Formats: sequence, C-alpha cells, structure tokens
Amino acid sequence: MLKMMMRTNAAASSYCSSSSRGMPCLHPNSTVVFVNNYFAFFSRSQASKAKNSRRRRTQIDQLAKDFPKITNVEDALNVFDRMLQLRPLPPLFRFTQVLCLVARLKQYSTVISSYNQMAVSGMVPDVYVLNILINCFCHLNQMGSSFSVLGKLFKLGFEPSVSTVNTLINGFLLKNRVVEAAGIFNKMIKAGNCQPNAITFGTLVKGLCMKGNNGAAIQLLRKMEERAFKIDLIVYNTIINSLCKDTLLVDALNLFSEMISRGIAADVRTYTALIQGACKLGKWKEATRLLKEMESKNIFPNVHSFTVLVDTLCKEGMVVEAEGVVEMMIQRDMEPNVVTYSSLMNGYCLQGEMDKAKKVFELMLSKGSMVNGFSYAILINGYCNQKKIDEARMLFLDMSRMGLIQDNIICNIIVDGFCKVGRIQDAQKVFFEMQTSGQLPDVITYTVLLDGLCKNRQLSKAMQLFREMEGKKLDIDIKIYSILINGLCIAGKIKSARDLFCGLSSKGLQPDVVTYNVMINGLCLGGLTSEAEELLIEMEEKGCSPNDRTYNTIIRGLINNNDTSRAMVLIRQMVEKGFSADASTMELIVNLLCKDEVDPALLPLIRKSL
DNA sequence: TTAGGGTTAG
Repeated sequence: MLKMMMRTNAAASSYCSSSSRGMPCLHPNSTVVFVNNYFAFFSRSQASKAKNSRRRRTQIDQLAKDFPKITNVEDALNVFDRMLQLRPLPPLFRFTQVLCLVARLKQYSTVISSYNQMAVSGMVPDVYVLNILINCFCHLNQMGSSFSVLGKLFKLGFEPSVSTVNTLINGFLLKNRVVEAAGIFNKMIKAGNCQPNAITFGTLVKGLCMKGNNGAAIQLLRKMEERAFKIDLIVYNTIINSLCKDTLLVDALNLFSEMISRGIAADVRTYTALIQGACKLGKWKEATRLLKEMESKNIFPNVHSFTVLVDTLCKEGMVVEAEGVVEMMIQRDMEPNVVTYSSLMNGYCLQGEMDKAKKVFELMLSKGSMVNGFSYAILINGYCNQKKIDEARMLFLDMSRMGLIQDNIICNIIVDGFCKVGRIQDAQKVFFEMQTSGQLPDVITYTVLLDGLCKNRQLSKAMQLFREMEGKKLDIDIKIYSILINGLCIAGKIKSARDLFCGLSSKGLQPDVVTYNVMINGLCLGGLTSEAEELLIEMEEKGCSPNDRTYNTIIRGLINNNDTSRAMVLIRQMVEKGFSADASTMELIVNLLCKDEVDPALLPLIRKSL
C-alpha cells in the first residue's frame, strides 16, 4: 500500500515536469539500453541461455496466468514489479496488460508512475501504451499532458489511431469542453486517414447526454443507423439512463423496447436505470414490475441497483423502507458500499435525524476507508440545514486531517451554513481561505455569500461582492439578481430594487417566480400594495404563474397594511388555485378573527385556506 | 494490450 501511495504521489508531476522541457519522461537512450540488455543477454553461454529462457518463459506464463485474478492495485503492482525484475524484460504488451488493469481500477496516477518506471527500464512505448497514458491524463483533467503524449506519439513516428482520437474526444467531454471535442471530431473527418467508428459516436452520444440533450443524442443514434454503424448495448444504456434521470420514463421504455426488438439483450445497468426512472416518478409498482422482469431473465440486481433504490426511497422520505433495502442487501451477502451508506445517511439528514445520520457515518468510519468527500459533504450539509454549524465546522476541519479535498461543493455548503446562522465573518473567512489555497470560489460560492450578506443586512458589502462578480465576468443569472433585489428591499431601498427589476429585460433576463415574489414582498414592505397587486397581474400576463409563496407574501402585505378586504379577495384567489396559507399568514388571519375584523361570510373560505 | 454506459453532496 505504501509503495502504491509513493508511486501515486510521484505520478503525474514526474511526467509533466519532464514534458514541460519538451522531453517526455522516457529514458533518453531507451533504445540503446534495450539493445545493450538484449546483447548482454545473448553474450551468455548457450546452455545458460536455454535454461534461463525456459525459466523466464515459465515466469512470464505464470504472471500472465495471474492477470485475470488481479482485482486490486496492490496485486497489479506486485506483478508489474516482478516483471520489471526479469531480464531480458517481458514483451511490452505484457506491461500494457498490467497498465490496462490499473487504468480500469481508475488508478490513473499509478498508471503514469508505472509507465515512468518502464521508461527508466528502457522500454519504448507503442501506440497502445501512449493511448493508455493519454486516457489517464484525460481522467486526471490534465489535457495539456495528454497533448504532450500525443506529441511524443508523432515524434516516435506513429500515427494517432481512432482510439487516440476517441480518447481525446472523451477527455474533453469529461470536462464539459464540448467545443474542443467537436473540433477534434471535425479534424478527424477532414483528415480522412482516421475515420470515426461506433465508439466515436458512442462517446459523442454520451457527451450529448451529459449536456442533457437527449433529443440530439437520439438523433445521433439514428444517424449511426443510417451509416450502418453497429448500435450496441452501451449506446442504448447511455441514452436510456439519461432519459430516466430526466424522468422521461416513457421515452426510455420505448427505446428499451426498440433495443429488445433488435435482439440486444438488456443487462443489469439497463434495468437499474429504468428502475431509477420509475422510482423518481414514484411509480413503485412499475419499479417492482421491472425488478421482477429482470430477475425472470436471470439478471440480478447488484450493489448499484440497490443503492439506486436506497437513494430514491430516501429522497421520497421513505427512510424506513430504505433501511429495509440495506438490510436485504446484507441478508443477500451483498456489502453496501460508500454510496449506499451515504445515500441512507442523506435520507436521515433530510428528515433532520442527525443522530441516526451520524451513526451511519461512524459505521462507515469503523469499516476503514469507506468515507469519502461525498459522505462528509452530506453530513456537513445535514448539520448546516439543522443550523448546527459547529458540528459541521468540526467535520469540515476533520476532512483535512483525513487527507480529503475540501472541494468547491463542500466549501459552498459551509459558507452557506455560516451565512444561514448569521456568522458572516466566518463565511467570509472560508471564502478568503479558498482563494489563498487555490480552491477558487465559483459562481455558486459568490451567490451563497451574496445571499448571506443581503439577508444579514450588509448591503454595501453585498454590492461590492456583486461588482466583483461582474468584474470576474461570472455568469450572473436571474437567481443572483433576485438575491440582490431582495437585499435592496430588506434594506428599505425599494426604489433601487424596482429600478434593478425594471432593468432586467435590457440585460436579456426574464424575471422568474422568485424575482416576482421578492419584488412583491419589497413593494408590500414599502406600503406599495397596489403596485404589488399590479405586479401579480403582470406576472400572470407574462406567463409566469404565481405560487403559494406569491399569494402568502401579498396577503400578508395587505393585512399588514390594513387592507383586509383586498386580503380576503386574494385569499379567495389563493384557495381557488389550490394553495393554502402558511404559518405566518395563518397567524395574521387568526389575529384578524380575534379582533372580529373579518366578515363572517368569509369564515368557510378562510377555514379552507388554512 | 488502448477508446464509449449505471449510484451519493452545494
């Protein structure tokens, strides 16, 4: 394990530092070393040669036999080290096999450091090895290094294969860099010596799905059909999964039927995606039907499938049922993984059952290396939502000790947590620490802090932050303007809020229901209830439907401004639309009833609204 | 021996 960690730490940087000098980390005289080794080997006696050759072949054969048994990085590296000690070295493809195994285990840095060891031993890479390296750098988000390897590929006199291009396209898509991915694809077509294959299209389908563009993904699938490319299970699964995530279960089931009618058998991933789609829509009967159908086809749910069930049940508030699924897994000798437990923990957090959530977290800790950044984020978020910021902060600090990265998502959670309890200085401290540690705040960090400053009546600091956002050319959307309009309203600057609201269309932005709600609230706070009512009419005319929050805000505004009769009209409207009074509106209505300020004829209506 | 598919957090 220690050996593996040392390799991983030395990994990518080793390649990059040398490649930045224009010389990737291959041994400078690798061919010479290889030839010297070769001749040194042949200079031995013939008898010794035959004996050694037999022994070496046996050793390599034994190592090759071990390959399928390798399920972890330690074993892979063990085999790799034994191979490196053999003289002469085993053929390159044996090393490539090990690199593949490690890459499949997602230990990309380890692949790179192992490659560097091969280079030091004098091995010259071929296209396969270089493609594996490019793939690893892509997964490590080091596209620059990927292109350095591509340069090396040319230098060695190779041509990029279709796999090289597919790997680079996938690398860009992994990072949402669709334009660059499309650029490589177009170059590939233009150059003509490397034609796209089914995997190229499969990769592009995945890219479109990642962007939520299911329609375009299906169109590409149809183009594949026109060009007689084989459409396999992976392409179908990619689109079915994307449709299910977007709760388009009917479309997913249609594609599923098409797939089956073409003789492509579904697998556990297909069914898992469909079950998730059904669960997300609360169609539990459909989920059960799919579960029975898959088992009737001898396709059995695995840890992923059960985890999807646990997650969706928890998000539907059915934590007891989710517990049952975890118990069922254990009964079936299926070990729940970090995602299963984290999902269950999230379920408890959503219910505010922090003690139970903490117990799951402790259970995970007791199982060794089961806790990851996600687990921390879920628990920290749970504590923040319960306004238990000190518990959240302790966990946040604990992450560094555990060697876990406090990424933007976690920092944003903790900044928000501090803001929600009014500890703006602590929130700002995390915000500044992010900048000094190189974990640059993103648009969500800014949004969270801006909201915190506004709600804690620190308007000048909020405006300063907003200007910083503009200066950094962050994508300032309608949510951010809603926060700012709300801040101005809370500070009593209704005119400024109204000016900002009226200027939205000139910025190409449309107010949404939240923007209308905060502006209506501001107008009510300023006693401008007639204008608030006009805005209610305007929003409906512009196709933005008011919600229960809109009605509650305006009704409270009218009551607070002693316009009981208009409040009653809007209570009627609210009830007719199926909305009801929230706790604070209810309190105001009850006060009115106590003061006999309500027409008794309206009592049945009020009862309905409560 | 290389490239495309499923689960958790703001």
